Amino acid sequence: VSSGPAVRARVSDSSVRRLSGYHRILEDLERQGQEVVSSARLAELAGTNPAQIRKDLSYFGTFGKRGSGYRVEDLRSQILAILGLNRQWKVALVGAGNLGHAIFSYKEFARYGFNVVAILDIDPGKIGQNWDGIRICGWDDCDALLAATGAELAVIATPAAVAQGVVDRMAKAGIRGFLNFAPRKVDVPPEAALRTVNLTIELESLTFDLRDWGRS
Amino acid sequence: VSSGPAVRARVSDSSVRRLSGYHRILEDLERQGQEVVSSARLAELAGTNPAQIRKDLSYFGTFGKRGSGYRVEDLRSQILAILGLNRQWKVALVGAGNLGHAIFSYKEFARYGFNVVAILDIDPGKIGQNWDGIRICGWDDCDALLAATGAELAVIATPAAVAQGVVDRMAKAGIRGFLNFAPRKVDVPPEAALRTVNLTIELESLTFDLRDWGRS
DNA sequence: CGCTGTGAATGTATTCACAGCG
DNA sequence: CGCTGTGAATACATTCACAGCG
Repeated sequence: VSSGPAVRARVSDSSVRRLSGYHRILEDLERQGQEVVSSARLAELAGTNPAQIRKDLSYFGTFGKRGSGYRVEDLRSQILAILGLNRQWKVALVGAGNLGHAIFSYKEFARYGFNVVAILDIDPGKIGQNWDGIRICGWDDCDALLAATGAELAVIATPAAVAQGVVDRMAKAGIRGFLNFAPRKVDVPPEAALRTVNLTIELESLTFDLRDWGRS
Repeated sequence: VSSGPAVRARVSDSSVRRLSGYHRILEDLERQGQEVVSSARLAELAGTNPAQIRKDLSYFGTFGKRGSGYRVEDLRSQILAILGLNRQWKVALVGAGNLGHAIFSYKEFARYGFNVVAILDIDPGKIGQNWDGIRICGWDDCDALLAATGAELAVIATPAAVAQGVVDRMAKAGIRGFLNFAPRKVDVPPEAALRTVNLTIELESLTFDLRDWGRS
């Protein structure tokens, strides 16, 4: 939004991730017809504390009314803009395996404005198939396909071994944001952004919590 | 391992998650025939700094030799034990949709000893199908199925709206660890562990980094 | 010597606590 | 009054820097 304050301070990554959670809760509240919400109530729903919420929001401006709280609809749309979700994003999906397919079909993505406009794979058995009318293209066509579709983000759902190569080529072709599912550290150029989802790390930190429970 | 020191100090979650990353790197090094590795080299591969590595390891014991470094094979197997991966884990998968299927087929999980022993869904069209010989059962059979298979962990790949109910019932049936993919906060009893993977949060924090880039 | 292991120092994130506005 | 917004205080994580062992 043009009216948003958009302060340019250093904001922690965890803050931003929490904002995303607040947004979802505000959607629920809006659906339930709630008009205002306090930081206390929001904190309860988000599983955090009120100060955390107010601090997170304060990095971006001032959204509440003292004495009453936040207008649900306003706050939600402000957060939407802060997160850069008040527009559509064109996404290229690399890797048309099971994981790629699950991501492609994930309804939540489309709901937040992420549109898969290109699918790439190296498997000749996959190339030429299409998913919901989007043709799976070979890796050779990468640059042309990105240019033609105007993809801005890429989801990497390839084997770990090839992830870095994929990112390098796509970054060179102008992709600015990468969501990497390959369980391997990858580097991106400084002008690009990267998030990694490592599913094995999640399971392994879970078993850490449970290891050697001889007691009840 | 029985010789492991297994110190009982408060260890940060990020430390544990990094350990999981070190483990993967050590596997690679072992495969390449490397016998020893220094914290400096490991840091380089992991994208962190040597002190971080030494500190992370120091929470669990002392694994290196001053002057030379760490024996790759030893360190790897020690970390394996620390993470609780030196045994098999029986996993129940709830939700046989696209995401559930992708998780089920994810080779990395099996490689680390996570075995899906039960699959549950509520869709009558899914119930009775089988994946790799594992029959998809209805939610009504939940308790019996968990008891019969001895599942210890659960992967929640259901819609957000039902996630809490699923977790409640499964926790009551004795599941101690949950990996939740539903984009909703869920609570687990104090004796159970929980990790959440929220795919939309990842994409949304990515677009945050890229929002309003008018400059080049 | 070289590299680990670790207390001490620094840097970040979270929480407190209260001034101030509606 | 009630609840936000925020500087100050606390808690936590990372990095430094060096003593000490192989």
